[in-house]
Formats: sequence, C-alpha cells, structure tokens
Amino acid sequence: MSERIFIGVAWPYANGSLHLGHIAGAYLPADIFARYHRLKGNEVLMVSGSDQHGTPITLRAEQEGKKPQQITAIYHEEFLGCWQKLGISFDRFTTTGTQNHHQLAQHFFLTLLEKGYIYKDTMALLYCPRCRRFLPDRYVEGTCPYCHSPGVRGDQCDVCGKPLNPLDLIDPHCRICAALPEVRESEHFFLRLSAFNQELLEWVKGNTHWKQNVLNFTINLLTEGLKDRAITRDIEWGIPVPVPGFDEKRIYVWFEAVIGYLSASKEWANSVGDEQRWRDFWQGDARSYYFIGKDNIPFHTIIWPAMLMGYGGLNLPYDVPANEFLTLEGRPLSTSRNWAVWLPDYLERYDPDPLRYFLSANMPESGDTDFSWREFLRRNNDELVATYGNLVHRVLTLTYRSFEGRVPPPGELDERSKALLGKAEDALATVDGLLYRCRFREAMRTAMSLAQEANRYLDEKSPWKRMNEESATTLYTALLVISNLKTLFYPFLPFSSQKLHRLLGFEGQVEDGGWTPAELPAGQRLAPPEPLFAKLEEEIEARETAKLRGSRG
RNA sequence: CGCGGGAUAGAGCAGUGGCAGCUCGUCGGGCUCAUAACCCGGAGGUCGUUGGUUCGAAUCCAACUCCCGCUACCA
Repeated sequence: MSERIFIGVAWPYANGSLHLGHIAGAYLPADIFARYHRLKGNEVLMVSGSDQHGTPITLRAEQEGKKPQQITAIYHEEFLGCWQKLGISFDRFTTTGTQNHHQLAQHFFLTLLEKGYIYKDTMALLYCPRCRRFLPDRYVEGTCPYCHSPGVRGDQCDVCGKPLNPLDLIDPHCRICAALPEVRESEHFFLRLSAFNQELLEWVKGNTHWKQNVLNFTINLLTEGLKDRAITRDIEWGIPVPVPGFDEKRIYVWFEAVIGYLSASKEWANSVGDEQRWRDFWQGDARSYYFIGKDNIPFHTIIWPAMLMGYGGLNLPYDVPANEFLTLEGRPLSTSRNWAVWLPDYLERYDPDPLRYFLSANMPESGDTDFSWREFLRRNNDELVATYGNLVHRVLTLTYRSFEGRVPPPGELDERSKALLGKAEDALATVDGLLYRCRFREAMRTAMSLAQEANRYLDEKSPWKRMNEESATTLYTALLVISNLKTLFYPFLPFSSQKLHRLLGFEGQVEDGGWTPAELPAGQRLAPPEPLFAKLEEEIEARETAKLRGSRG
C-alpha cells in the first residue's frame, strides 16, 4: 500500500550562494512534498547536488587564483549548511564531481552513442587566440547586427532582445581579454533530440495532471520541433568525453547534470548498504517528481525524458511541478546587481520557519510572487504568531497553570467539541489531498483555518471563566486540535512542529506519528509553555531594505 | 518578432459558466486565557478595455491595452 516517491530537485550551480528565489522555486516545495509523503508512511528518496562544471566556475577560479575545485567545495559546504539550517531534508545531496557521477555520465553517453542517439558533427565556434580557448556565446562581445548597439553579448542582444549567433556580431571581441576571436571548426557530439520529438509529444499530451503552464510550454516547444543539440564543449573543466581523440573536450553540463539524479540515487543506495535499492525509485510503479524553477522546464520535460527514453528501462518524470519566479521588493532577483536576499545571510539572523511560512503562503505556484520585508513581517506577526502561535500559547499556558502541568482528563465531549474534532479530521483529509496534488499554498491556508476554528471554539467555551470539569474537557479538546495542527503544519514548519510535539509532552519525532488524527493520553506531563514563534520588530523592515538598497551594485 | 504568465476591494491573492471569495489592513463591538494577541459584525470591487457566444460570463470566443518573464546552464 505504501507508495514510492522519487523527488529530484534542481541542481544549484556551485558558483554562488543560494537566495530566496531558489528556495521558493524548488527546494521548499520539494521538501514539503517529501515530508508529507514520509509522514504518510510512503517511501521517499529526495536527491540533488551541486553542479560543479562549466565555464563560469573556471573563469571565477582563474580570477581568484584558485582551482575550480576550491570554489565548488566552498559553495557545496555552504549549501549543505543551508539545507540543515532551513530543514531541507535531502536523503542525498551530492555533487557532479564524484567519481560515481563521472562514470555514470560517461556510461550514459556511451549507451546513447551506441544506440545512435548521439552523433558526431562539426561546428564553427569562436576561438580566442590570446586566452587560447573557445569562447562560450556569452563571453563574446560586439555590436548587434540588427540594432547596431555596441557592447552586446554573443547570446542575445540586451537592447533589441534578439537572440544572436556570436559569429554574426560586428566587431567581435573576447569579453575576457578583448582580443579579436577567430572562427575555428570544431568536432562535437550532438544529441539527436529530433528522434524523440513525436514520442515526447505523445507522452506529454498524456500527462494531463501537469500544471497548465508546464504543459503548454512543453507542448509548444515540441510542436515547433526539436533541434539536435551539441552536448560537448571545448573546455577543460568537466567530465571527459569517453571517446578517443576527444581528450580536449568535455561533456556539456546540461547533458551531464540531469544524469546526477540517477547518480545521486545510486550513491544513496550505496550509503544504505544496498547498492541495488535505487531501482525501487526508478523502476516499476515508483513515481518521480522534479521540483524546479520555470527556467528549467525544457530540461526536465524534454531533454531529460528524451535521454531516459534513449537509455531505456528507467521511469520518465511523473510530474514536473515547476514554479514561477519570486521577485524581491517588486523587482526580479539579480545576482550580478546583488539584488537578492541571500540564504546564509538570512539564516544567520532569523529562524527558518518564518521564512518557510512566508514562502509557502506566497509560493509562486501559478504566477510570479513577491518577497518584501514588509510582507514578511506582516505574515509572521499578523498570521503565524497571531493565529497559530497564539492559539498554541493560550491553550498551553492555561492548561499548564490550571491542571498542574498535565493533560486534563476529559469528561464526555459535547456536540461543539465533537464538531471541532471532526473539523480537525476533515482538515487532515483536505490537506492530504492538496499536498498530494502539490497545491501548497491552499494546503497551508486550510491548516491555518483550523487554527482559526480552534480560536473561535475557545472564545465560545471561555474555559478561563471557571475551572471545572467542562473546562478540562474543553482544554483537552483544544490540546488535541493543536496536536493535529502540529501534524498538518509539519511539512511546512518542521522545527515548530517538533517543538510543539515536545511542549505537548511527547518524546521522539513528529514523523513517527504519521498522518493520522492525534491521540493524547490524559495525565501526560506537559513541558513548561513557551511561545512557538517570536514576533519580529517593525524596525527590521527599515534595516533590511536599507541594507538591500545599499548593497545594490 | 515569437512564446509563456498576469491584470479581481487599500495591499497580497483564490476563484474556469449559475446570487463575487480569502488573508491582512480599516471601522465598530465583544473577550481578557494568550506574544496589545483572540472572537463577532460593518464598510469597501461596474472582476484591465471593447465586442461576441449563452437563459446566465470574472469564468468561453475575438480584438485591444498595460505589466512581468522566457527564447534553451541564473529556481
């Protein structure tokens, strides 16, 4: 009866810190989904890893006089720290730098080559004689051939918006050393995407449970027709092409990184001492979900499925619930302009759950959404603290004081109390259904309305007026409801749920209780009450926005 | 140019054919157990524009306006 759920999450590029956009787009929804399924008693494997290869890391390493490995190691460590502090519960977070991944990527490459899905061809590229390297499109600068704006990049003109071929630039020069690049022929391998066009289209059209935007976007690309893409590059940092005579070339990151989902799964299997166990999540009736941002859609709905079709014997994605983007104070996040709230910075100064709450309530599920410090404070102070935190606190303090720190023994439940407990069970069922379908915002809203319902119940019952048997029953009922809230909020707010678990006098982990109606032994000793969440001072808004604008480059 | 998303109360959003909803804010009241928190009630919207389909449209169709993003390694 238990289901097997594979969760792949976008691979962060190990060239910079994580910011709130990454979290809202991919990591938080993935983690909510994973925690929910684990609570349901399903088997979950959630993996990702640092993407270590590619030109930007090479250049950065050169600028800083380091080796690429040093750069990626720093950020990989930082990522691991962030997952821990934010509670992103990966079963395995590896890197594309492992020997296992190199071998698997090469094996994958060779398999597709043998099957004729990869072929050799020649292409013309720009080569910088001074840097002695081939230049990726965006490392060539020149004048736009369409609008004649100077200083545009080789991949796209920022002024007129046209996509460019760097060979068409007027007066091209190397962005690194300003030398005049020359055109050189280079032999590369191409992925025969065109061969999968029809099969992909039929498969995608059958995936009616996908989000509208993901489905439409993918179908459009497939209808326009796929072009074969080069999957090797003339660079030195990356996975070697496993073919004689190609020693100078590397596998292109977009081909290699997605294979990481499989290599991470195999590394996980080895780590649990059963090297075949990855198959549980990649074959048979296991379902795979890929949590990514919208920019990553083609890689997960077209390229990776095509690679899997070509390779054979592995499950295609069941769902790719891609999110839209998060903006910051109304403007797109921008690493280069330093317009971002960086995760390590946030986690140094604030708790994880308020952020998880905000981003869950405000998740860009169907359209772009905005993070602003004002809204963050409002959500924390006026919703999380006021409704849920305060409910918990008022119930716990009243009970603790009136019943000697123990769960009071209830009398017979009246209709009102039964109705409230009924609503708690309804909420469990509703949130279950919503989370199953990746409707995170609505799921959390539903949990919150149970907290409101419980506040209403307390007001009607007013157990503080006189402490008698009826108020014992009332508080018992209220304790039961907040114990259910602990479960309902656990996927979103794992740290607070665990804390509430402890405050209610339980040992062990929330996860052990499963997605089931709470039970509470009368007489159980409660922990001394303390607030579940802290209110945040209004000054934070001014301080943080000033900091943001000040850091803007 | 092409493609995608969006335009609904002061703010942020949900709602894909049947009397326009939610959270916050605001105004009034109640409560006093609780982190000035909680509960109740009110005010507030010609659902971007124009035209069409329909007994009936925020919801379907057409055209248009404005905003955001993407165009294949920024979630």
